[in-house]
Amino acid sequence: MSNTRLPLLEPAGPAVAPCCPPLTERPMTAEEAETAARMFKALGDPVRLRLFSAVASHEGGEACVCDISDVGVSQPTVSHHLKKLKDAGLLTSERRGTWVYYRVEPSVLAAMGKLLTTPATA
Amino acid sequence: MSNTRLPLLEPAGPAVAPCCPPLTERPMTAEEAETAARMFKALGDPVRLRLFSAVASHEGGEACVCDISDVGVSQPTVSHHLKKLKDAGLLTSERRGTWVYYRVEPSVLAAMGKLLTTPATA
DNA sequence: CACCTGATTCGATGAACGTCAACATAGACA
DNA sequence: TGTCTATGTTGACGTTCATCGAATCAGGTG
Repeated sequence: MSNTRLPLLEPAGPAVAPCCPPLTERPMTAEEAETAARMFKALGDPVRLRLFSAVASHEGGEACVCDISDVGVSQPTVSHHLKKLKDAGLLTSERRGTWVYYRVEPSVLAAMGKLLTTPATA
Repeated sequence: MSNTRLPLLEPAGPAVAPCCPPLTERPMTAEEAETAARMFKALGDPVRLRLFSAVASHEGGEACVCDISDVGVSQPTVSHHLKKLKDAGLLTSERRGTWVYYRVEPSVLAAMGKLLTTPATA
């Protein structure tokens, strides 16, 4: 798989970190919205959200697929969703021996959290 | 499993506020993921994100459709997306004379922001 | 009243998505 | 070597989604 990835996403690197100002600050431009929507869409599926949460909450901030694949769908589907999360820049993966470990890209959570910041947060 | 979710949540109503603990706290349950994914999915479209941002950043926290419909799609499409945001509980609408004003549900932003909170994030 | 403008709903179409079964690949171990 | 386990990939199928044009509804104005 020499991997010809679509030019929509940067293959390596965070690339999602410094996305946009808070939603409430000013109307997003089309470009900003495109970037941010990609992240939100990645979390817009229940299975992906559970996988992401499972990785994020796992000890050490990383988890192998075997630890988180109990979400009620087949393993190919799990792999498919993990790939989507990875393509969206939310997760990174590393193979260590038999298992593949996934890890949360920390800057992403911060960026998305900032996006939802309100000037007068209740 | 003291699921502290409001009983009003079921019938396509609003009330998405107190959704779930932070993603990093523990793996989400299927139910929690279903609820949270609905919100993320609502923001997972560039047009919807721009509309939402336009309302959220508008003076007074509200805007009529005429003020925010300049997002490059037809008016029926704008209305369609606004309806989706409303169904997801992110916006509320009120008709005043000729125009319909949309307003951001403030608790939602707080809930989603909390969802993305990290223990390490300052 | 008739007429106009703005907003929503309806119907249809093409694209994207989620899912699985089957196959392929990578590493561990006997 | 061969075989088993753990992931990733491919192809296909049914569903959902985003979008538009046309029709419909609601308010204001003459």
